Amino acid sequence: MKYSAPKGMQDILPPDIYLWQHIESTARSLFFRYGFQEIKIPIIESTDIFVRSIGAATDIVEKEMYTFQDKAGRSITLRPEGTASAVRGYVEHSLYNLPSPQKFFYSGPMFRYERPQKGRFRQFYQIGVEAFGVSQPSLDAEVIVMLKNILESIGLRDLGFEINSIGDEQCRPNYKRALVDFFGKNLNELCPDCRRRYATNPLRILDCKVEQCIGLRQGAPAVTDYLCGECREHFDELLSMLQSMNIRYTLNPNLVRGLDYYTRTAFEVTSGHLGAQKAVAAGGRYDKLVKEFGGPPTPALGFAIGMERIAALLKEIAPVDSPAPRVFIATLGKEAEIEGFKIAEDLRTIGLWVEPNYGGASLKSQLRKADRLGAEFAFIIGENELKVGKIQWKNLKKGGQGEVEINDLAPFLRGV
RNA sequence: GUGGGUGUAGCUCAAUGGCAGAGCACUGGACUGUGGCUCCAGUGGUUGCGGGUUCGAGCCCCGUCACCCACCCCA
Repeated sequence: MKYSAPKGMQDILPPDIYLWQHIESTARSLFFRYGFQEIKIPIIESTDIFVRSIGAATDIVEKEMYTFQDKAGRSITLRPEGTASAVRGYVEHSLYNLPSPQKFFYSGPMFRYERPQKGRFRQFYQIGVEAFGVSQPSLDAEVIVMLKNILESIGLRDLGFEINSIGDEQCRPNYKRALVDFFGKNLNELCPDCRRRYATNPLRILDCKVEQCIGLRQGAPAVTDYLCGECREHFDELLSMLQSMNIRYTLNPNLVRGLDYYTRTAFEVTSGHLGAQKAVAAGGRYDKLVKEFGGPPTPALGFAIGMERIAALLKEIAPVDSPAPRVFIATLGKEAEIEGFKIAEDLRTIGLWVEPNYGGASLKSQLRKADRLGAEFAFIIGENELKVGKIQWKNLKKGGQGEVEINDLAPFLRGV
């Protein structure tokens, strides 16, 4: 094989593409009801956009970005996520002058230079939402409920909703300090990765998978015990709203976010039916980011859904039907083929998928093809039919055959 | 970036170091202009690539590439 798609990138072909369309159209229909409007954002941005928002010390920025120079020497990066662009656009177009909240969604590919594995790709697709301008927990609750409804409408079940609050710039430093104090006592017993995390991002020690580290974090301080008054209140209100709406969730004090811009609410939806990459959607608040981009202080939050992972789950549980032609027109001879094309055009004007015969094949093989395509009807046109101005119809799904005037095909199809 | 696994027909997979095969799929026929079921036939391969060992390599060795899984990180 001479050519293949770049490492970690894949073609999405029929029939899988219908899973994707089902996911996206379901999400769109729910976005509409919740007032989330679509935006299109660039697939590349100035590298600085991502460094500033995601954080210079994160793995994404340090090791995983597709960064290059354009012809004018500017440093450009293929977006590794969507929030930075959305915030940049929000500020660039002064959308904070519009009534709050402003609620948006976008859909498209993201790029990270990682080693591929199950559920992880270098080009991966997300549907993301961002909501700006409301700090009240009711917005958090609405977004989380919408996410739940989207996933359930898509047809997914058995998902775990995990939620946490990671505080803000007031309280998180205190918590970090407490964590450093705690793990500092047993620093030598932590795994090498965690000793590194101890220095770079101590919160990450909390979701280490090494047995030894899991043991060592027994009794570690919980972030929720260190929340300042405002963060505490925000979190409590959110939880009680979720409870009153009967949303089942799990408090996970070890749920931390990798990106620097997150504040307060962090949430994640996971599935036990995927591999190690089990998060199907994740999000949280980022109340400081708009200001960071030069806008007025504007609270915001969002989430992103991982398309490949959702599609993988959906494929297991509920295969999505591929569309099939309503009619296959089998023809015998040149004259009939031309008549077949004319009939196909007529029926297409009333919105039907009609497949013609492209010449040559025996009737038998044409009917076999019609069957394989999943066509509901086969129309047969040969010399006899041309003579009398009728076609033979054959119902490939239910059986049965008959003839009908060529001029009456549209009413015929409407009647069955 | 680290570790492990796997590379043979479009797909799923066989083949003790000794003639590269099966099932499915595809095309055609049995059935002159009637799908599915059955039967028959046919198309399809530099065994990922490059070296080496050997009388002889799909198989053993070295290298390389790709894919898969996990770590890391993350949707």
